[in-house]
Parts: sequence; structure tokens; C-alpha cells
Amino acid sequence: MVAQAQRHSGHEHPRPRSAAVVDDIVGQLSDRGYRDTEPRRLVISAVAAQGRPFTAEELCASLPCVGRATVYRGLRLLVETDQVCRVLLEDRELRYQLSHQGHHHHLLCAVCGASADLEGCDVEDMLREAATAAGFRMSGHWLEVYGRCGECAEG
Amino acid sequence: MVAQAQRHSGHEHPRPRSAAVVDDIVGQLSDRGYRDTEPRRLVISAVAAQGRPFTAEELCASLPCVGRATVYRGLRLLVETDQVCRVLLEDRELRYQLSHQGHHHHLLCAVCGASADLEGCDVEDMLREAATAAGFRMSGHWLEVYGRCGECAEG
DNA sequence: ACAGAATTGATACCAAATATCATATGTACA
DNA sequence: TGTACATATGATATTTGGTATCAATTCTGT
Ligand SMILES: [Mn+2]
Ligand SMILES: [Mn+2]
Ligand SMILES: [Zn+2]
Ligand SMILES: [Zn+2]
Repeated sequence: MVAQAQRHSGHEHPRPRSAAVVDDIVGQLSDRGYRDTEPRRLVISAVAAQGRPFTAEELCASLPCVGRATVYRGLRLLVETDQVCRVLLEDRELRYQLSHQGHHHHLLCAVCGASADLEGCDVEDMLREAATAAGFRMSGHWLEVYGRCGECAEG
Repeated sequence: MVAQAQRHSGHEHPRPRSAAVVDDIVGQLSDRGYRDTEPRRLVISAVAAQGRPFTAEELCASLPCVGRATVYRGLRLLVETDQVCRVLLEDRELRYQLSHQGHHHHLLCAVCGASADLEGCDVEDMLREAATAAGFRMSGHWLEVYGRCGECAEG
């Protein structure tokens, strides 16, 4: 059974102790040898403040005091360390959001941009089997699911 | 059961009667009101000549006598009319290949770039169910499967 | 043929992202 | 507590992939 997990929508309440989230992520990075810098904290803080999937450019716009290159680098680092996951919209626009760890996929609302995680990827076995049947050895997959969230489906 | 379909690899023999493929596609386009033009035929012919997923830029390079805009427009038209399908690599590079009709997904070899179609998308029901459980109404999905083809898996 | 719509392609333009590289800053350690 | 030096930053230039313009050309139906 695929279970619904964290919802990311503009309607939810502000994340409790956003500073704690930042400290946690900075800590994880420190453990891996990455420095604790002011611009980095600003990027992480801005990421944590987003209510729904955001673009790199949106993040840049919300961080006028941080260089563009630094924002992009920070985002890449966060993705590489699994702190942030990438979300691909139907029009191929790339967005990001805080990761809730582990391999999972996204339900994306085409109307309001909200997303929900589909944790526990049950398609995995089916895909591996199909890949084997085709003579392939599967190493991974990418899946995004598009539709309308409950609110946007009404009307 | 997900079945293996057409293989697209550099190792296969040249497609028989490539001209027939072009005529067929031009015919389909004509039926929909699109004109039979020389540049269009050149684009279709080049598409049909590819042995594996190709980028728009690669196609442009192989068609120095056709304008870039025309190549892009031709490719877009072929995608819109389901003659060609889009393939997304792990690094987000967008490629194209002749479509074997209907909704399906791709098995992509990370080593040699070969692809195989997974026809009959059995994940559909599972995803719709999961989406419903999360309060979404699913309208579509995008799935790519990565790995190694039989040849590249050896060694 | 002809008219008129569709198509083309040179060019300009745009957005997203990366490469450069001189400067600034964090961290380990003497 | 200072210092050395690797790491990180950010202004800027560049690259990549793709779209908008628009005058000229080419199809297609009559
Ligand atoms: Mn996610
Ligand atoms: Mn395909
Ligand atoms: Zn919505
Ligand atoms: Zn291969």
C-alpha cells in the first residue's frame, strides 16, 4: 500500500522552529565536511520557508543578498546530500522541496502547485521484473504523478 | 504483464524501407492538415535514421540544410501527433525517438544509450489508487526506468 | 495559373544553469 | 589566540536549449 505522507501546500501552518531545521541540516553538512557559512544558512533557511515546490530562480529572488551562483551551488549540495528533492513538472520545469528522506515520488497539483509525497515505492518490484524481462538490469527510476489536489478538483 | 517491445539500439540492422516510414508519417500528418514539405521530410527522415534516442541539437547538426527553428518545430509536431516520444535521461537531458504508439515507458541503458519500450503501463492503476488515497485526482504520470542493457550488464 | 494560408529560416531573443577567478571566510592547529 | 590555507563566495561572462519575429517562400485547393 502506498501511503500519503507530508503535504506541502500553501495552506498549512508555518513550520515549527524553522531555525531548528536549519541547524539540523547545517549539522548534517558539517558532518560531511561542508562549512557552516552565512550564505549557506540563508539558502537553507529560505528553502525551509517555502510552502510548496519552488524553482531555483524563485529562491534567488527571495535571497537578494546571496549570489546566484551560491544559491545554485547550495541547492545542488542539498540535493546531493538528500536534504532536498527535485520535482519535475509536466512542462519539464524543475522545482525543489525539502526532502522527507528516502526514495519516494510526488503527486503534483497542476492547478495550485501543491505536492504530496508518495512514500514507499511499490512500483519498484514491478519495474525490476519488467526490466529483467526486457534483458535489462534496472538501477533506478524516475516517476512523477500529475493531477489535481482535493481542493482544486472541486468545481 | 509488462512486455518488451521494439528495441532501439545502435547494434540493430538498418530499418527496412526508411522511405516508407517517412511516407507513412507524412501521410498521417497530411490527414491532419499538415503540409508535405521538403524540410519536414528531411526532419522525419533524419529522425527515422537514428538508432537510439537523440537530442534536438544532434538532429540539427545532422540537418545542416534545415533551419534550427524548423527542426524544433518539426520535432514538436511529431511529438504532438504521437509519432515521436520524448525520453528523459537521468541527468535531465531530453531526447527523442520514433514512437511505437500508445502510452508506454522507457528502459534506458546508462552505458550505451540504448532504449527499450515498456508497453502496457501496469503502474497506472496502482498510481491512481495511491493518488486517490492522498486526495488527488490523477491525470497522468511520467516514468523512466534506468539501468543497463543486456550487453552492457556483462562485465 | 492563382489566391491565400501554412511553412520556412535568419536573426534576435530568452531563461536556466555553469565556468571563471579574484576576494573573503571558516577551520584546524601551532 | 593568531595564522595558514583550503573552502566558499559572488560579480561576471559564457554556454546551452529553446522560443518569438517576420519577411520571403512554398503548398494546396480551386
Ligand atoms: Mn519529495
Ligand atoms: Mn517510446
Ligand atoms: Zn491544487
Ligand atoms: Zn547498453
